[in-house]
Amino acid sequence: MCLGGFVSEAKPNALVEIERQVVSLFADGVRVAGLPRSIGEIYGLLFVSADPLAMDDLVVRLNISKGSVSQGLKFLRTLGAIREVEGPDVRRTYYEGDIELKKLVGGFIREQMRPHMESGKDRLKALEAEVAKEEDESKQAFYDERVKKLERWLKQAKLVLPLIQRVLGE
Amino acid sequence: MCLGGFVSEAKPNALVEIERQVVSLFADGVRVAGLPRSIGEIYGLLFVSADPLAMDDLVVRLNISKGSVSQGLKFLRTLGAIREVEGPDVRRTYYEGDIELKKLVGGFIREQMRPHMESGKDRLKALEAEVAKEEDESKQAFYDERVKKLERWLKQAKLVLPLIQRVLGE
DNA sequence: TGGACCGTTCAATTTTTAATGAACTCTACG
DNA sequence: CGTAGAGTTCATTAAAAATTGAACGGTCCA
Repeated sequence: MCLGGFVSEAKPNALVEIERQVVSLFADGVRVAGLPRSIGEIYGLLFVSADPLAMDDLVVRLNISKGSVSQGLKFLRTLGAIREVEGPDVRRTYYEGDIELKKLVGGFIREQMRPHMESGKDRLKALEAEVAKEEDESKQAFYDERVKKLERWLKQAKLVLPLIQRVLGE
Repeated sequence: MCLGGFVSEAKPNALVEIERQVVSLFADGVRVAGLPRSIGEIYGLLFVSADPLAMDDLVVRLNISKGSVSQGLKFLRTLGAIREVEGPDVRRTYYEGDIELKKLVGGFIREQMRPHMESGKDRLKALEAEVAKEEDESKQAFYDERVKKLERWLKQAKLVLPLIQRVLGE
């Protein structure tokens, strides 16, 4: 009896409860930053793992595809949220999570926010040019005021970002 | 000739170029905050309009459905990003954009970020409980350290949010 | 040189999210 | 009351985003 039964037939690599919770916490967490769930899962598992993991570990343990993991790792690498390290198998690349909040936020600001702000600056330039063409004087005055307001916003944002980084920086 | 022709048959309510650019700027802009395009469009048009607009104006000029506009206005209201004001037609509700960055960011933090952080706090509590159950002592020590790290993150976030608001507050 | 294996890429697919529009409520007015 | 118009709701549909997986490129070693 019980031959081939399913009771307590645990998958060898399944996440333990603590890991499950941390992975899920990060999976939800990254969504406020508009990032895909899988990226949170990958970072979460690295965060909660004492030993470095290779791509294949992530594929098996999180049960997501090789493609997703590859892309997720690429993204986390550009953010500086993970580190490549040596591991048991020399053929593989192993990863560790970088657990400094400063690093994560810094990477996110650099890779995701700065570019938007740069393009915003250009678009404001274009807007200014458009406002200059406006014939109706009172309309022009109004538009001009609004564009000025936007420019002030951008300046404030530029001021806030480094401030955030400084506060996280100790 | 030219009776019923299409040349320069401009839609009476089409956006002018400046409006188009501002609407598009906000439509893209809100995406970094993970909000739907339509919300950016609505706020954008209110931002760039000298006079208050009613729902129907937004439906016609942005060419989006009544349902979307209704939901978008509801969201912007809870954020405090727009104001109800009087207008020509007493039967309708007119809206103006609130153009203080402080207000927008404050509303976003209050409505979108705080709730996440609250639930995060609860989940960390649950994690702590789970770690307490861990039998292996060295594993427990490791998990404990990580959970402590997460708690520190949360505290740092709580520190940063009011700071942001203060910097935008003048 | 060849084949085993790690990792990447990207077109196809699935899943998630946003937008639509018909049905509804509510109010004001005759 | 009854109807007309403003505004909301929500099931359906459409659009966007994430995920998959098969094909590919590179490298190491026999």
